[in-house]
Amino acid sequence: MKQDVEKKIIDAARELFYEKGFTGVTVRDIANKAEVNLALLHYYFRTKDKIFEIVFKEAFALLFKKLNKALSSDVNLLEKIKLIVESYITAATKYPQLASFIMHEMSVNKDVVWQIIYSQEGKKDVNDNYNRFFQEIVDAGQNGIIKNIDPKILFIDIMSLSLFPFMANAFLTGFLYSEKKAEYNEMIKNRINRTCDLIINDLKV
Amino acid sequence: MKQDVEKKIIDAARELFYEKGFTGVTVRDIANKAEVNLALLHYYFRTKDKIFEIVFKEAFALLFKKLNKALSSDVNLLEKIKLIVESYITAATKYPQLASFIMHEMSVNKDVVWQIIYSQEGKKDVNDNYNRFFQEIVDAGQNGIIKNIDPKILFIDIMSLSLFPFMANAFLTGFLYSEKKAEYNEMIKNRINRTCDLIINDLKV
DNA sequence: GTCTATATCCAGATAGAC
DNA sequence: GTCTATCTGGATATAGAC
Repeated sequence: MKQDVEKKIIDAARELFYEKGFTGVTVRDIANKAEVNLALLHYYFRTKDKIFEIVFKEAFALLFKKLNKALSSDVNLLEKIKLIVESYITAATKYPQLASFIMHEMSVNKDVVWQIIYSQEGKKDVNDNYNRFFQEIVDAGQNGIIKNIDPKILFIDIMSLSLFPFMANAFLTGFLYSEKKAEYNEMIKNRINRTCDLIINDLKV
Repeated sequence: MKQDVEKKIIDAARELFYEKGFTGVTVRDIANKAEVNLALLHYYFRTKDKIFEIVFKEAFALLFKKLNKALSSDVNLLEKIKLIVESYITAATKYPQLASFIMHEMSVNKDVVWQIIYSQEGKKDVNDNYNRFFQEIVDAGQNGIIKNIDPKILFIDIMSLSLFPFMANAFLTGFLYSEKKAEYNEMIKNRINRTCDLIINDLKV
């Protein structure tokens, strides 16, 4: 089936791009991994850039779609923070190289990547959700529900604690957890709780 | 001077490799940026791999040499934690793409990079320093000086909060701080204090 | 040491038979 | 749609004159 071949190609491309980045992968690599003829790959997607665009768009959505839902959900502030942490870490657990891929391509491939991001709709909604969440934090601070804190700092702390352990996978499994992959996995499994504890403990007045 | 040309080449290579990664850079790029003839570059360093090896070794030392000094310094535990945070963040402030570069190459270029790392001496010393620090944390926990905590988790939290804001530079300046570069720099300037607060506050019994 | 010229290989992409 | 064969450009690397 046509759908079948297209899927095989994108699946292979996703895996390779996540692992090695755009410049680290050749279309021949993709064709081989997908077990598809090289010319056929070009027949379906025309250029390497097109394939990358599809993979990157999808990756971006994977990491931020659930986040957006968490941001706009109708629960109290601390619950919302938990949802945000959860959205990052479940996405990263499912696709361990997702965060590195996005961050790396965003800084290496700036022009291409921003064009892709801008071509996405719903950007305004996302911003609205961010701003509402940030306002909630400021309000909660002024009402003495949590301590006063710059919402952007809080957001960076959350992202840092959630995503870094995945982005540093090679480093951590090479040093801290060398020969101890199971212990690394255990750490990852507990990462949602650990992150929430740290963040929420810090917010106490 | 000979030294001069070598330095020009390595300086150019460092800048380009940090920015685009090994596969994103050509030797022509390096030669152009260094304003050196392409053949001359090969005369001095023979291969692209050799140049990369020099740059990566240096990068690794930049990020972890000061850390090692912090780990082995003779101050109390909380002071030591501050030194560690400081060592990461000052290194990253000086070379904003250092952490991304190392993490990315470690996961993309595993074989090459690990060979480079293993070829470094002093690996045993580093491990000893880690282990001593970890033991200190366990002891302090049992003595009720800080709360009981898995030292590896603590270490990951420290690295996460210290290095992620740099690794996500493109993302953060694109979204949270778009059109607000000064505010991003301000956040970075306060990052040592913020990280220490979060970490040390969490360690209270 | 420094250059020009070039060998060799591999990348992305397409032509054209089936 | 799928394949083989091939074009074209760009990459790493070297030969050899100066």
